[in-house]
Amino acid sequence: MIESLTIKGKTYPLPIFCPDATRGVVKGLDTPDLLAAGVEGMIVNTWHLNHYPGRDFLLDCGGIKKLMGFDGLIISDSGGFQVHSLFQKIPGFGKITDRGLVTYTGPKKQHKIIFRPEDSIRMQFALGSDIVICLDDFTPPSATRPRIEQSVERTVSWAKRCRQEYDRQIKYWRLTDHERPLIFAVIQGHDDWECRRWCAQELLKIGFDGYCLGGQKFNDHGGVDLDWSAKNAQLTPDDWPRYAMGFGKPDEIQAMIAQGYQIFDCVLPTRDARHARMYVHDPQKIKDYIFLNLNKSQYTHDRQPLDPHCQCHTCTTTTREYLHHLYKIGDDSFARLASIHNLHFFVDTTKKPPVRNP
RNA sequence: GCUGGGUUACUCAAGCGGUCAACGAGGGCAGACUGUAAAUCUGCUGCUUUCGGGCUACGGAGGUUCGAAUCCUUCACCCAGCA
Repeated sequence: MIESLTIKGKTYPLPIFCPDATRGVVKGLDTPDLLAAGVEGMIVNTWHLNHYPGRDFLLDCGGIKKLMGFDGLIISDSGGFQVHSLFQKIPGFGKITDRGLVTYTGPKKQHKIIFRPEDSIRMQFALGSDIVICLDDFTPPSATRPRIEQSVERTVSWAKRCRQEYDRQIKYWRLTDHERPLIFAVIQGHDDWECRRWCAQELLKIGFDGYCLGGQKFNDHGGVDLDWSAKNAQLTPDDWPRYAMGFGKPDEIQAMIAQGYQIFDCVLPTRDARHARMYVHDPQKIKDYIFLNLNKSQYTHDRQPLDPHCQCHTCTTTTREYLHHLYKIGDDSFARLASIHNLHFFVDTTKKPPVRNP
Protein backbone atom coordinates (compact mmCIF):
# COMPACT_ATOMS: atom_id res chain seq x y z
CA MET A 1 0.00 0.00 0.00
CA ILE A 2 1.33 3.40 -0.94
CA GLU A 3 1.38 5.58 2.17
CA SER A 4 2.70 8.84 0.80
CA LEU A 5 3.56 10.73 -2.32
CA THR A 6 6.64 12.90 -2.66
CA ILE A 7 6.40 15.59 -5.31
CA LYS A 8 8.75 18.53 -5.85
CA GLY A 9 10.47 17.78 -2.55
CA LYS A 10 7.29 17.73 -0.52
CA THR A 11 5.69 14.64 0.98
CA TYR A 12 1.93 14.19 1.16
CA PRO A 13 0.51 11.43 3.34
CA LEU A 14 -2.05 9.17 1.70
CA PRO A 15 -4.94 8.66 1.46
CA ILE A 16 -5.89 12.25 0.73
CA PHE A 17 -9.16 13.99 0.01
CA CYS A 18 -8.87 17.01 -2.25
CA PRO A 19 -11.83 19.36 -2.58
CA ASP A 20 -12.64 20.83 -5.95
CA ALA A 21 -11.31 24.31 -6.54
CA THR A 22 -12.46 24.16 -10.13
CA ARG A 23 -11.79 27.77 -11.04
CA GLY A 24 -9.05 28.34 -8.50
CA VAL A 25 -11.25 28.58 -5.44
CA VAL A 26 -13.17 26.18 -3.26
CA LYS A 27 -16.40 28.15 -3.45
CA GLY A 28 -16.75 30.49 -0.53
CA LEU A 29 -13.53 29.53 1.24
CA ASP A 30 -10.13 31.16 1.47
CA THR A 31 -6.85 29.37 2.14
CA PRO A 32 -6.88 29.81 5.96
CA ASP A 33 -10.41 28.33 5.98
CA LEU A 34 -9.20 25.34 3.98
CA LEU A 35 -6.20 24.79 6.24
CA ALA A 36 -8.45 25.03 9.29
CA ALA A 37 -10.67 22.34 7.77
CA GLY A 38 -7.59 20.13 7.44
CA VAL A 39 -7.36 20.35 3.65
CA GLU A 40 -3.91 19.36 2.37
CA GLY A 41 -4.66 19.30 -1.34
CA MET A 42 -7.04 20.56 -3.98
CA ILE A 43 -7.96 19.88 -7.56
CA VAL A 44 -8.27 22.70 -10.05
CA ASN A 45 -9.66 22.51 -13.56
CA THR A 46 -7.40 23.09 -16.53
CA TRP A 47 -10.16 23.63 -19.06
CA HIS A 48 -11.95 26.27 -16.98
CA LEU A 49 -8.76 28.10 -16.00
CA ASN A 50 -7.48 27.99 -19.57
CA HIS A 51 -10.71 29.61 -20.69
CA TYR A 52 -10.32 32.24 -17.97
CA PRO A 53 -8.01 33.79 -16.82
CA GLY A 54 -5.85 31.93 -19.35
CA ARG A 55 -2.36 30.47 -19.65
CA ASP A 56 -0.46 33.77 -19.98
CA PHE A 57 -2.04 35.06 -16.80
CA LEU A 58 -1.08 31.93 -14.86
CA LEU A 59 2.49 32.04 -16.18
CA ASP A 60 2.69 35.70 -15.22
CA CYS A 61 1.50 35.23 -11.65
CA GLY A 62 3.74 32.21 -11.13
CA GLY A 63 1.15 29.46 -11.04
CA ILE A 64 -2.00 28.56 -9.20
CA LYS A 65 -0.34 28.02 -5.80
CA LYS A 66 1.01 31.57 -5.77
CA LEU A 67 -2.32 32.90 -7.01
CA MET A 68 -4.25 31.11 -4.29
CA GLY A 69 -1.64 31.48 -1.56
CA PHE A 70 -1.75 27.75 -0.96
CA ASP A 71 1.33 25.55 -0.89
CA GLY A 72 -0.29 22.14 -0.44
CA LEU A 73 -0.93 19.53 -3.10
CA ILE A 74 -2.45 20.78 -6.33
CA ILE A 75 -3.87 18.36 -8.84
CA SER A 76 -5.08 19.70 -12.17
CA ASP A 77 -7.94 17.98 -13.90
CA SER A 78 -7.37 17.90 -17.63
CA GLY A 79 -10.74 19.07 -18.94
CA GLY A 80 -11.90 15.66 -20.07
CA PHE A 81 -14.87 15.66 -17.75
CA GLN A 82 -16.07 18.98 -19.16
CA VAL A 83 -16.74 17.22 -22.43
CA HIS A 84 -19.18 15.01 -20.65
CA SER A 85 -20.81 17.46 -18.27
CA LEU A 86 -20.81 20.59 -20.42
CA PHE A 87 -21.02 19.58 -24.05
CA GLN A 88 -23.82 17.14 -23.45
CA LYS A 89 -25.87 19.69 -21.52
CA ILE A 90 -25.72 22.34 -24.22
CA PRO A 91 -26.21 21.33 -27.83
CA GLY A 92 -23.99 23.37 -30.10
CA PHE A 93 -21.57 24.34 -27.34
CA GLY A 94 -18.87 22.10 -28.64
CA LYS A 95 -17.87 18.67 -29.82
CA ILE A 96 -15.19 16.07 -29.33
CA THR A 97 -12.97 15.14 -32.23
CA ASP A 98 -9.77 13.12 -32.40
CA ARG A 99 -7.85 16.40 -32.47
CA GLY A 100 -9.32 17.58 -29.17
CA LEU A 101 -12.22 19.46 -27.61
CA VAL A 102 -13.77 21.90 -30.06
CA THR A 103 -15.81 24.81 -28.76
CA TYR A 104 -17.44 27.72 -30.53
CA THR A 105 -17.55 31.20 -29.04
CA GLY A 106 -18.65 34.68 -30.02
CA PRO A 107 -22.14 36.10 -30.64
CA LYS A 108 -22.60 34.02 -33.79
CA LYS A 109 -20.47 31.11 -32.61
CA GLN A 110 -18.03 32.18 -35.29
CA HIS A 111 -14.84 31.50 -33.32
CA LYS A 112 -13.62 27.96 -33.18
CA ILE A 113 -11.32 26.97 -30.34
CA ILE A 114 -9.55 23.64 -30.24
CA PHE A 115 -8.33 22.42 -26.87
CA ARG A 116 -5.92 19.61 -27.67
CA PRO A 117 -4.26 17.13 -25.32
CA GLU A 118 -1.03 19.10 -25.79
CA ASP A 119 -2.81 22.33 -24.82
CA SER A 120 -4.08 20.71 -21.66
CA ILE A 121 -0.60 19.56 -20.60
CA ARG A 122 0.99 22.93 -21.42
CA MET A 123 -1.68 24.68 -19.38
CA GLN A 124 -1.14 22.30 -16.48
CA PHE A 125 2.56 23.21 -16.46
CA ALA A 126 1.57 26.87 -16.46
CA LEU A 127 -0.65 26.14 -13.49
CA GLY A 128 2.36 24.60 -11.77
CA SER A 129 0.34 21.67 -10.54
CA ASP A 130 1.81 18.70 -8.71
CA ILE A 131 -0.19 16.05 -10.49
CA VAL A 132 -0.91 16.51 -14.17
CA ILE A 133 -3.80 14.52 -15.64
CA CYS A 134 -4.01 13.34 -19.24
CA LEU A 135 -6.90 14.61 -21.30
CA ASP A 136 -9.42 11.78 -21.57
CA ASP A 137 -12.66 11.06 -23.38
CA PHE A 138 -15.20 10.34 -20.64
CA THR A 139 -17.34 7.28 -21.34
CA PRO A 140 -20.95 8.22 -20.55
CA PRO A 141 -22.87 5.53 -18.63
CA SER A 142 -25.38 5.42 -21.50
CA ALA A 143 -22.70 4.73 -24.13
CA THR A 144 -23.18 1.82 -26.49
CA ARG A 145 -20.29 -0.44 -27.47
CA PRO A 146 -19.10 1.62 -30.49
CA ARG A 147 -19.00 4.77 -28.37
CA ILE A 148 -17.20 2.95 -25.56
CA GLU A 149 -14.59 1.71 -28.04
CA GLN A 150 -14.18 5.20 -29.46
CA SER A 151 -13.87 6.59 -25.93
CA VAL A 152 -11.11 4.22 -24.81
CA GLU A 153 -9.22 4.44 -28.11
CA ARG A 154 -9.30 8.22 -27.94
CA THR A 155 -8.34 8.20 -24.26
CA VAL A 156 -5.30 6.02 -25.02
CA SER A 157 -4.28 8.00 -28.08
CA TRP A 158 -4.62 11.29 -26.20
CA ALA A 159 -2.69 9.83 -23.25
CA LYS A 160 0.17 9.05 -25.65
CA ARG A 161 0.16 12.62 -26.93
CA CYS A 162 -0.07 13.94 -23.35
CA ARG A 163 2.91 11.84 -22.31
CA GLN A 164 4.94 13.19 -25.26
CA GLU A 165 3.99 16.76 -24.47
CA TYR A 166 4.76 16.17 -20.80
CA ASP A 167 8.25 14.95 -21.71
CA ARG A 168 8.74 17.99 -23.95
CA GLN A 169 7.68 20.29 -21.11
CA ILE A 170 10.08 18.59 -18.68
CA LYS A 171 12.90 19.29 -21.12
CA TYR A 172 11.76 22.81 -21.87
CA TRP A 173 11.57 23.78 -18.20
CA ARG A 174 14.72 21.71 -17.45
CA LEU A 175 13.04 19.92 -14.58
CA THR A 176 14.88 17.23 -12.63
CA ASP A 177 13.14 14.17 -11.29
CA HIS A 178 12.78 15.97 -7.94
CA GLU A 179 11.27 19.05 -9.54
CA ARG A 180 8.84 17.52 -11.98
CA PRO A 181 5.11 17.10 -11.44
CA LEU A 182 3.69 13.59 -11.65
CA ILE A 183 1.54 12.58 -14.58
CA PHE A 184 -1.55 10.38 -14.21
CA ALA A 185 -3.67 8.78 -16.91
CA VAL A 186 -7.37 7.94 -16.80
CA ILE A 187 -8.95 4.55 -17.37
CA GLN A 188 -12.24 4.78 -19.25
CA GLY A 189 -14.68 2.24 -20.71
CA HIS A 190 -17.55 2.45 -18.23
CA ASP A 191 -18.47 -1.13 -17.29
CA ASP A 192 -17.28 -2.83 -20.45
CA TRP A 193 -14.44 -4.85 -18.98
CA GLU A 194 -12.90 -5.80 -22.29
CA CYS A 195 -12.55 -2.12 -23.19
CA ARG A 196 -11.56 -1.09 -19.69
CA ARG A 197 -8.87 -3.77 -19.42
CA TRP A 198 -7.50 -2.85 -22.85
CA CYS A 199 -7.47 0.81 -21.86
CA ALA A 200 -5.55 0.09 -18.66
CA GLN A 201 -3.04 -2.18 -20.42
CA GLU A 202 -2.31 0.40 -23.11
CA LEU A 203 -1.87 3.14 -20.53
CA LEU A 204 0.47 0.92 -18.49
CA LYS A 205 2.53 0.32 -21.65
CA ILE A 206 2.96 4.07 -22.09
CA GLY A 207 3.84 4.40 -18.42
CA PHE A 208 2.50 6.93 -15.93
CA ASP A 209 3.03 7.87 -12.28
CA GLY A 210 -0.53 6.94 -11.35
CA TYR A 211 -3.86 5.85 -12.72
CA CYS A 212 -7.31 7.32 -12.36
CA LEU A 213 -10.71 5.70 -12.08
CA GLY A 214 -12.55 7.40 -14.92
CA GLY A 215 -16.29 7.34 -15.46
CA GLN A 216 -19.04 6.82 -12.95
CA LYS A 217 -21.13 3.81 -12.11
CA PHE A 218 -23.88 3.94 -9.53
CA ASN A 219 -26.05 1.15 -8.17
CA ASP A 220 -29.84 1.11 -7.91
CA HIS A 221 -29.71 2.92 -4.58
CA GLY A 222 -27.74 5.80 -6.08
CA GLY A 223 -24.47 4.78 -4.43
CA VAL A 224 -21.14 4.01 -6.07
CA ASP A 225 -21.03 0.51 -7.55
CA LEU A 226 -18.24 -0.76 -5.31
CA ASP A 227 -17.82 -4.02 -7.25
CA TRP A 228 -17.12 -1.93 -10.30
CA SER A 229 -14.56 0.24 -8.52
CA ALA A 230 -12.91 -2.82 -6.93
CA LYS A 231 -12.59 -4.49 -10.32
CA ASN A 232 -11.13 -1.34 -11.80
CA ALA A 233 -8.48 -1.16 -9.05
CA GLN A 234 -7.29 -4.60 -10.09
CA LEU A 235 -6.46 -3.31 -13.57
CA THR A 236 -3.29 -1.58 -12.35
CA PRO A 237 -0.48 -2.80 -10.08
CA ASP A 238 -0.37 -1.69 -6.43
CA ASP A 239 3.00 0.02 -7.12
CA TRP A 240 1.18 2.95 -8.64
CA PRO A 241 -1.18 5.32 -6.88
CA ARG A 242 -4.85 5.22 -7.80
CA TYR A 243 -6.99 8.29 -7.97
CA ALA A 244 -10.79 7.89 -7.79
CA MET A 245 -11.92 10.97 -9.68
CA GLY A 246 -15.10 12.56 -8.42
CA PHE A 247 -15.82 10.10 -5.61
CA GLY A 248 -17.66 9.78 -3.28
CA LYS A 249 -19.68 9.86 -0.05
CA PRO A 250 -17.69 9.29 3.18
CA ASP A 251 -18.56 5.59 3.47
CA GLU A 252 -17.80 5.08 -0.21
CA ILE A 253 -14.42 6.73 0.19
CA GLN A 254 -13.58 4.46 3.10
CA ALA A 255 -14.60 1.42 1.09
CA MET A 256 -12.53 2.57 -1.86
CA ILE A 257 -9.49 3.19 0.33
CA ALA A 258 -9.74 -0.47 1.30
CA GLN A 259 -9.90 -1.31 -2.40
CA GLY A 260 -6.59 0.43 -3.05
CA TYR A 261 -7.46 4.00 -3.98
CA GLN A 262 -5.45 6.74 -2.29
CA ILE A 263 -6.56 10.00 -3.86
CA PHE A 264 -10.09 11.39 -3.88
CA ASP A 265 -11.92 14.50 -4.89
CA CYS A 266 -15.62 15.20 -4.85
CA VAL A 267 -17.91 18.19 -5.12
CA LEU A 268 -20.36 16.70 -2.63
CA PRO A 269 -19.05 18.22 0.62
CA THR A 270 -19.02 21.76 -0.75
CA ARG A 271 -22.07 21.57 -2.99
CA ASP A 272 -24.10 19.81 -0.32
CA ALA A 273 -22.96 22.40 2.21
CA ARG A 274 -24.27 25.22 0.03
CA HIS A 275 -27.55 23.32 -0.17
CA ALA A 276 -27.63 22.91 3.64
CA ARG A 277 -27.12 19.16 3.50
CA MET A 278 -24.66 18.44 6.29
CA TYR A 279 -22.65 15.32 7.04
CA VAL A 280 -22.64 14.67 10.78
CA HIS A 281 -21.75 11.79 13.09
CA ASP A 282 -24.70 9.50 13.85
CA PRO A 283 -25.68 10.09 17.51
CA GLN A 284 -27.02 6.50 17.58
CA LYS A 285 -23.59 5.36 16.34
CA ILE A 286 -25.28 2.91 13.99
CA LYS A 287 -24.03 4.52 10.82
CA ASP A 288 -20.75 6.31 10.10
CA TYR A 289 -22.66 9.48 9.39
CA ILE A 290 -26.13 10.83 8.83
CA PHE A 291 -27.42 13.79 6.88
CA LEU A 292 -28.64 16.81 8.77
CA ASN A 293 -30.60 19.19 6.58
CA LEU A 294 -30.08 22.62 8.09
CA ASN A 295 -32.80 24.11 5.90
CA LYS A 296 -35.48 22.40 7.99
CA SER A 297 -37.44 24.52 10.42
CA GLN A 298 -36.84 22.00 13.20
CA TYR A 299 -33.46 23.67 13.71
CA THR A 300 -34.92 27.13 14.24
CA HIS A 301 -34.31 26.95 17.99
CA ASP A 302 -31.74 24.15 18.15
CA ARG A 303 -28.85 25.53 20.21
CA GLN A 304 -26.61 22.47 19.84
CA PRO A 305 -23.47 22.58 17.75
CA LEU A 306 -24.06 21.32 14.21
CA ASP A 307 -22.17 18.12 15.04
CA PRO A 308 -21.40 17.72 18.77
CA HIS A 309 -18.67 15.19 17.92
CA CYS A 310 -16.83 17.56 15.58
CA GLN A 311 -14.01 19.92 16.46
CA CYS A 312 -14.13 22.06 13.34
CA HIS A 313 -14.36 25.85 13.35
CA THR A 314 -18.08 25.79 12.57
CA CYS A 315 -19.03 23.26 15.22
CA THR A 316 -16.98 24.92 17.95
CA THR A 317 -18.16 28.47 17.28
CA THR A 318 -21.78 28.27 16.07
CA THR A 319 -25.11 26.57 16.78
CA ARG A 320 -27.62 24.89 14.48
CA GLU A 321 -29.99 27.71 15.34
CA TYR A 322 -27.58 30.33 14.00
CA LEU A 323 -26.57 28.32 10.93
CA HIS A 324 -30.24 27.76 10.08
CA HIS A 325 -30.83 31.47 10.43
CA LEU A 326 -27.89 32.30 8.15
CA TYR A 327 -29.22 29.86 5.57
CA LYS A 328 -32.71 31.30 5.73
CA ILE A 329 -31.61 34.87 5.24
CA GLY A 330 -29.31 33.77 2.42
CA ASP A 331 -26.16 35.17 3.93
CA ASP A 332 -22.88 34.29 2.20
CA SER A 333 -21.34 33.22 5.49
CA PHE A 334 -23.57 30.17 5.52
CA ALA A 335 -21.79 28.67 2.51
CA ARG A 336 -18.46 29.24 4.22
CA LEU A 337 -19.36 27.83 7.63
CA ALA A 338 -21.22 24.88 6.15
CA SER A 339 -18.43 24.09 3.69
CA ILE A 340 -15.79 24.21 6.42
CA HIS A 341 -17.67 21.58 8.41
CA ASN A 342 -18.43 19.23 5.51
CA LEU A 343 -14.86 19.44 4.25
CA HIS A 344 -13.53 18.78 7.73
CA PHE A 345 -15.81 15.74 7.89
CA PHE A 346 -14.59 14.39 4.53
CA VAL A 347 -10.92 15.03 5.27
CA ASP A 348 -11.30 13.39 8.67
CA THR A 349 -13.08 10.38 7.15
CA THR A 350 -10.38 9.94 4.54
CA LYS A 351 -7.65 9.97 7.17
CA LYS A 352 -9.32 7.29 9.30
CA PRO A 353 -7.81 3.84 8.89
CA PRO A 354 -9.68 1.96 6.19
CA VAL A 355 -12.45 -0.36 7.30
CA ARG A 356 -11.72 -3.83 5.99
CA ASN A 357 -14.62 -5.81 4.63
CA PRO A 358 -15.00 -9.13 6.48
C1' G B 1 -68.19 66.50 2.32
C1' C B 2 -67.39 65.66 -3.14
C1' U B 3 -64.76 63.02 -7.19
C1' G B 4 -61.72 59.18 -8.74
C1' G B 5 -58.61 54.62 -7.45
C1' G B 6 -58.37 50.43 -4.41
C1' U B 7 -59.66 45.94 -0.76
C1' U B 8 -57.85 38.52 -4.10
C1' A B 9 -55.06 32.62 -0.45
C1' C B 10 -49.25 33.14 4.72
C1' U B 11 -47.22 37.89 1.97
C1' C B 12 -46.83 40.72 -2.59
C1' A B 13 -49.62 40.52 -6.90
C1' A B 14 -52.53 38.89 -11.84
C1' G B 15 -57.50 38.03 -13.20
C1' C B 16 -62.51 42.05 -14.98
C1' G B 17 -69.29 36.88 -16.74
C1' G B 18 -68.33 30.34 -17.51
C1' U B 19 -62.23 26.82 -19.40
C1' C B 20 -60.92 29.94 -11.54
C1' A B 21 -59.51 26.80 -5.84
C1' A B 22 -57.89 31.36 -9.00
C1' C B 23 -51.38 33.38 -13.43
C1' G B 24 -46.73 34.92 -11.41
C1' A B 25 -43.19 36.01 -7.35
C1' G B 26 -41.76 35.40 -2.34
C1' G B 27 -42.38 32.42 1.93
C1' G B 28 -43.42 27.42 3.84
C1' C B 29 -42.93 22.02 3.12
C1' A B 30 -40.78 17.74 0.71
C1' G B 31 -37.11 15.58 -2.54
C1' A B 32 -32.56 15.60 -5.49
C1' C B 33 -27.27 16.62 -5.64
C1' U B 34 -20.72 12.00 -6.54
C1' G B 35 -13.32 14.50 -11.84
C1' U B 36 -18.95 21.88 -10.11
C1' A B 37 -21.86 26.78 -16.18
C1' A B 38 -25.37 23.55 -9.30
C1' A B 39 -25.32 29.55 -2.97
C1' U B 40 -28.78 25.08 -7.90
C1' C B 41 -32.77 22.06 -9.67
C1' U B 42 -37.69 19.38 -9.12
C1' G B 43 -42.36 18.75 -6.91
C1' C B 44 -46.34 20.22 -3.32
C1' U B 45 -48.61 24.53 -0.96
C1' G B 46 -57.73 26.29 1.03
C1' C B 47 -60.26 21.99 3.70
C1' U B 48 -61.91 17.12 2.79
C1' U B 49 -62.47 12.46 0.08
C1' U B 50 -64.38 5.52 -0.68
C1' C B 51 -59.87 9.91 -5.69
C1' G B 52 -65.69 10.13 -9.07
C1' G B 53 -66.14 14.23 -6.24
C1' G B 54 -67.80 17.22 -2.04
C1' C B 55 -67.30 21.71 0.84
C1' U B 56 -65.51 26.72 1.95
C1' A B 57 -63.33 30.92 -0.43
C1' C B 58 -61.39 36.85 -4.03
C1' G B 59 -63.36 43.26 2.36
C1' G B 60 -69.07 42.67 4.71
C1' A B 61 -74.28 42.28 3.31
C1' G B 62 -77.80 42.06 -0.48
C1' G B 63 -79.04 41.71 -5.79
C1' U B 64 -78.83 40.65 -11.45
C1' U B 65 -77.78 35.97 -14.12
C1' C B 66 -78.55 29.20 -16.01
C1' G B 67 -73.69 30.78 -14.01
C1' A B 68 -70.12 36.13 -10.38
C1' A B 69 -63.42 37.17 -7.94
C1' U B 70 -65.42 39.49 -12.39
C1' C B 71 -71.84 43.32 -13.34
C1' C B 72 -75.33 46.37 -9.92
C1' U B 73 -76.77 48.41 -4.87
C1' U B 74 -75.19 49.38 -0.16
C1' C B 75 -71.91 49.37 4.18
C1' A B 76 -66.82 49.35 6.14
C1' C B 77 -61.78 50.51 5.61
C1' C B 78 -57.36 52.43 2.70
C1' C B 79 -55.13 55.92 -1.07
C1' A B 80 -55.07 60.39 -4.27
C1' G B 81 -57.16 65.11 -5.90
C1' C B 82 -60.70 68.99 -4.77
C1' A B 83 -63.23 71.43 -0.74
